[in-house]
Amino acid sequence: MRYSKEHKNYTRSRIIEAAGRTFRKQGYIGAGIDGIMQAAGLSHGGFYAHFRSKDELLAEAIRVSMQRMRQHWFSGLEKLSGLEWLRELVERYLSQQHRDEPELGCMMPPLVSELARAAELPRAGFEATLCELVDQVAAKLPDDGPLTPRERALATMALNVGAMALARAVNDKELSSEILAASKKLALYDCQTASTSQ
Amino acid sequence: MRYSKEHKNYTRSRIIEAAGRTFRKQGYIGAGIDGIMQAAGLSHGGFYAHFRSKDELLAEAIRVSMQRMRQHWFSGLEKLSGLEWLRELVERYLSQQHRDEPELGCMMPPLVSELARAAELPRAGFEATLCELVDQVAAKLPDDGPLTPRERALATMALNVGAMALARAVNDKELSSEILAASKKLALYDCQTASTSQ
DNA sequence: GCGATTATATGACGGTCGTCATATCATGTC
DNA sequence: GACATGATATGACGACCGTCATATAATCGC
Repeated sequence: MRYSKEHKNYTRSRIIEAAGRTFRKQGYIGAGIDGIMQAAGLSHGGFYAHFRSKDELLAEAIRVSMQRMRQHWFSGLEKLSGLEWLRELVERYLSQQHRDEPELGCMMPPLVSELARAAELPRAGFEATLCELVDQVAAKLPDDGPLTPRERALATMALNVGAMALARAVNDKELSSEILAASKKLALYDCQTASTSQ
Repeated sequence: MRYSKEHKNYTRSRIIEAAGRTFRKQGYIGAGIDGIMQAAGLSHGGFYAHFRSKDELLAEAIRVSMQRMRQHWFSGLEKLSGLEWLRELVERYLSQQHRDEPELGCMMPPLVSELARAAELPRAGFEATLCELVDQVAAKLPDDGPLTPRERALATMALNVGAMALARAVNDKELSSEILAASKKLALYDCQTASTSQ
């Protein structure tokens, strides 16, 4: 090999990262390959040396971004468990900072609507990482409520995604924060200290 | 006037209805004006005799569709109230039929991601109808739980939208139904007969 | 340093988009 | 029944899209 064998992989991961940000900011259809490559500091033509199609890039971007987000959300909470752990997770996810920085946050609220109409490849990739995430959340949850840990993990995920997407869809910041706060309360319906910080 | 004065309004409403279906099926950016006009039995050129822009059409389509959906969901439940009413609403919203017919269902799951990036006009229209919906849901809810009626209305809306969007984004029908069932349970956490029918 | 090879850039293709100017058609009045 | 008028269709514009063929630039072994 003429180039160091890491060179192309590095460029590839830079494209994936730029795609993640651009998809989150502009959506899948709304983001063009030209813009993604420019965000990665490259020109548009070399794209197909790294990916076979835009769909394949979406699948990769979802996989990488979901895994990174998971690490980010779970970090520092290793000592917690049960409802205390859930409370911290929900506080992080439904924070105003997360709402105001879509391109740095979770991929699901900006993309879930389009994902329902996407091709098989990105859908399958999303589903796989979602299952991993659900399993890891469920493993942290208690088994003493009306919902099983897996049920609660799934429902909490749905609530988080829906709340963040709705909070970003409305103009009024007050209503937006109301959505986040109310959803936190529902997610922690059995946790008395539900609405402490914002 | 040479035409009956209802003629153009009728055509306009036909375009709005076709736009509603097409937007729900293909998304806002994914749907073209040509396809919408064809779905309304018209040609693409006459569009700008009815609307100033695609954004204006989106705002109208959201407004009309949200109001129709609200009537559809609330009809037949007038005699119920409190948790019984909520249970019926959630059963309707999170049904597999609703999941499998996006173009006939609620506009929020297919469009909420794009709405967060949309122009001011459609966002404002969406926000207005959403507020009406929240008020009407809250008026039906009891005031004795940890969440106020308004909080529960907002959180239930977020949960419903997120659950339906996620349920449509995954390929596996079993996982999809799991998401719906678990979200029903969380929405009705204080209702012992939560998971009766599918 | 030279040549081979690989990564990236340039440029172009067909297709589709939102928008608009213009033409055609249908309708109601006289 | 001819004409005026409003509703819809035809066609075109520039811009952007995903994709790919080709050219250029950068790197490493010798």
